[in-house]
Amino acid sequence: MNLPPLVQTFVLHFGEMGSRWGINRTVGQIYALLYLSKEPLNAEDIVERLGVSRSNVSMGLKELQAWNLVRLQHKPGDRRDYFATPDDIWQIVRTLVEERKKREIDPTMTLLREVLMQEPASAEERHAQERMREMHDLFELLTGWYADVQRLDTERLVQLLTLGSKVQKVLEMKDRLFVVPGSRKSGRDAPKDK
Amino acid sequence: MNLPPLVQTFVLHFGEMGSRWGINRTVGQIYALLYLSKEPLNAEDIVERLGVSRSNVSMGLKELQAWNLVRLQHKPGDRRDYFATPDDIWQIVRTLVEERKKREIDPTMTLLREVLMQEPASAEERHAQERMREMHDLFELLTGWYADVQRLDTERLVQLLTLGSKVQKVLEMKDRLFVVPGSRKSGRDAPKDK
DNA sequence: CTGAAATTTCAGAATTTCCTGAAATATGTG
DNA sequence: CACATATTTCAGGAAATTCTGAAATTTCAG
Repeated sequence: MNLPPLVQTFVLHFGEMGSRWGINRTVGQIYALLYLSKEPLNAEDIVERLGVSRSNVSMGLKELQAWNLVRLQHKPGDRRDYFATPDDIWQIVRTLVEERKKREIDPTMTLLREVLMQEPASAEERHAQERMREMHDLFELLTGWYADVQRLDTERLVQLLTLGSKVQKVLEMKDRLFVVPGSRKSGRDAPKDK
Repeated sequence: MNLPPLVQTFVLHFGEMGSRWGINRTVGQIYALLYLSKEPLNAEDIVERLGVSRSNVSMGLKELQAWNLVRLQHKPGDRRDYFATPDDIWQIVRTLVEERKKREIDPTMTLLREVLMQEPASAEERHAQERMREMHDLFELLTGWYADVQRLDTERLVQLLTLGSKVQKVLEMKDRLFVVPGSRKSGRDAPKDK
């Protein structure tokens, strides 16, 4: 591995972190390297710096492209592919969350819906279904929140995050000012029944 | 594997999902099984239902305990350990997030702080440090938000999530009502300089 | 204290995942 | 089209992880 010490520390760490996230070490390292790099890198650059095989880099880059996590660029008079991460780190986060949702949450929701349609054949199954219903509803709440928040531009998102639970205070104030007894609570529209 | 079909579907799915999360298949299956089970189960119950070895179950349960994801119970006149998940699914989510933060985010923040203390030896390292600073600040924002939100009781948390980005509307309203030109924006206190 | 039941440990087998080098394929230039 | 360069594919070896059975340890009732 042929990197400035400071960069190497970070790259090694993200290689290890990758493992915990079900992403392999090399892919984590490639991404860390691209993230820190000022200039886009071509595959051969990555080979030299990480000291892994050309084919390994090729597979890693393919995986990162499948995740929409890298931009591909070209330099005039050079037909090699150059890779870079988005300049905006928030864009990276958005993509990561989006892709993980697509691969993990969505299929799980599909499965939960299917299983919840079935007729329980025993008390045991009935209880299991109740538990799955709880999980389904929780995921629905979280993905609904996510869909909402995801649409905000970054500036407003940061505002919201900075505020944290202080939002609560604002809501209480609003309630005290505007809610008349017996009125409905405000909130996102309830999801339509299927 | 000896389970009602409905339960088996779910257990198998979470076994696979486990792999994607750096958790091994058996651990995922054990947790799914406990989550759906009305009664706490002992190790032998789990062996019978999942059809894996006793020692594998023992290791899996140990791992789940290390994650604080299972409660251990005893029945009178029976010295075997019985395991269950929390009844409240929100408690499960809170624990999961807390533990992942502890294992993944916290060490990463430590590393970032260390690396950011060092003197860059080149333009390349200087740029790398800037990128690490961006990541550091982003994680700080997210963990700050998380620390805030985590303290809310579940009812208020659900309120907040249900509201989604509509919060934004409330904030705008608040600003229109109360902010006088030149006043500071409200928000969480800025982190102290170290 | 003894012995039976429950649990844990752990070495090595089984499985899965990762990585490489060689070959195949693709791309674009002259 | 031919050639050089770039990239991808893929079989099989390397490495890591998961899982098991046997042995060791712990626990507790009598």
